[in-house]
Amino acid sequence: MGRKVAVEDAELMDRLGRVFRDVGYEGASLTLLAEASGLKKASLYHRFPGGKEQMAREVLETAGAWLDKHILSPLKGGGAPKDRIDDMVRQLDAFYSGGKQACLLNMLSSARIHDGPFTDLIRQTFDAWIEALTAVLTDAGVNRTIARKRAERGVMMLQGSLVFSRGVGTTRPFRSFLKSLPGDLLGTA
Amino acid sequence: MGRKVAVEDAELMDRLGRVFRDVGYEGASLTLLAEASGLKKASLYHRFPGGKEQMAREVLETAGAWLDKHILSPLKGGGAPKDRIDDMVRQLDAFYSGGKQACLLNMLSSARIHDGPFTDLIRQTFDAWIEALTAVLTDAGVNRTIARKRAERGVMMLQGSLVFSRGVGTTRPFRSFLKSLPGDLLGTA
DNA sequence: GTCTATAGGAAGATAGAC
DNA sequence: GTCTATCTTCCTATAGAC
Repeated sequence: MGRKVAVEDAELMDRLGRVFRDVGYEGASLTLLAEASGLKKASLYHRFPGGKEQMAREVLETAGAWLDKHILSPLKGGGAPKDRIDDMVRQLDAFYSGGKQACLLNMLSSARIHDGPFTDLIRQTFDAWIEALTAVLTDAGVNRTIARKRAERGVMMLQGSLVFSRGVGTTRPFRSFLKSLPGDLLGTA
Repeated sequence: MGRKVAVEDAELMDRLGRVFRDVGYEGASLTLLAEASGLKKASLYHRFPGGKEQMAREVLETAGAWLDKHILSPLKGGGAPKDRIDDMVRQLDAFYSGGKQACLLNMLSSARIHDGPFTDLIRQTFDAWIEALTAVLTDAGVNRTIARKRAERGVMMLQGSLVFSRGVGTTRPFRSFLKSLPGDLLGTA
């Protein structure tokens, strides 16, 4: 087992992820990442030989895995569609810290990497999210075409509410969005 | 009158703005800004003694003025509410190049400036936008509380559709959003 | 007003001791 | 695995000629 580890992998990813979410890829300096992680630069390079780019990629992959486990899988799993959606809303609230944390998919999609290695990962994550939401809505009896439209709108509203919340300096828009999301998706608004 | 000017102010702001929209504040290096503007670094400093921060601020102010002139004023002006909204949609399509250009309000809101000088400007721009949209909807006979909710949703969807479009690498979400915006706002969807 | 040249510092990344 | 010290490159910004 790995001994002499100052920070566990999960905790490390979480701390690095916070930096990337706060200031984006270009804004996340090694100094900032080192401070946030509690490790020195050289130690970060020991864990991520590929440097900042690898850190961002692994953070993105970790977030994708989290999304899959805590959001997408529960959406596909059993139970009433309404309950599954309510569960997603609770998880989203926690994941984005009630609207205080921006979304990695937004903050990393402008990374000026030579033909971005993140591009594919970001697109796949969006696609998977849309697909899972579409599935739960068809389970609820919604026509597939309509379901997909509502799923896309939901994901866009999530992104927009986070951008808007950050822009106006309050989490109200995000919280308000989360509240209306189940109704918007199921068409019971 | 100003002679010997290599690039006119309006054109200069446009070119600098494109860089900030593409790669954000931290990603916009002076080298990149110089290449895009057609001026050398030193020339940029002659026009913007405050450096990159001043460039971003003036670009943001210029965009705010454009928004006010081409979007907000027409919204307030005469004519049927539906026509005013349709007009806004056309202007938005042009301003964001059909979804290919990101929004400054999103790309600059994470600028790691000492307690951001952009923060206030961004919030004010969002507020003015919401207010103008709310006004045109009340003109259309919509209850003010409902109008404000729809205005906020519209602005959030705009931001979200741009983020999503960039993420999935196609402008379809943005164009689709623009198409449905008038109906969503007026409640005739 | 624009340029070439360069200063000064912060950035990403590495070497080698412990 | 983590650290201090260092290297190189890029960045922001300035000096001074034209």
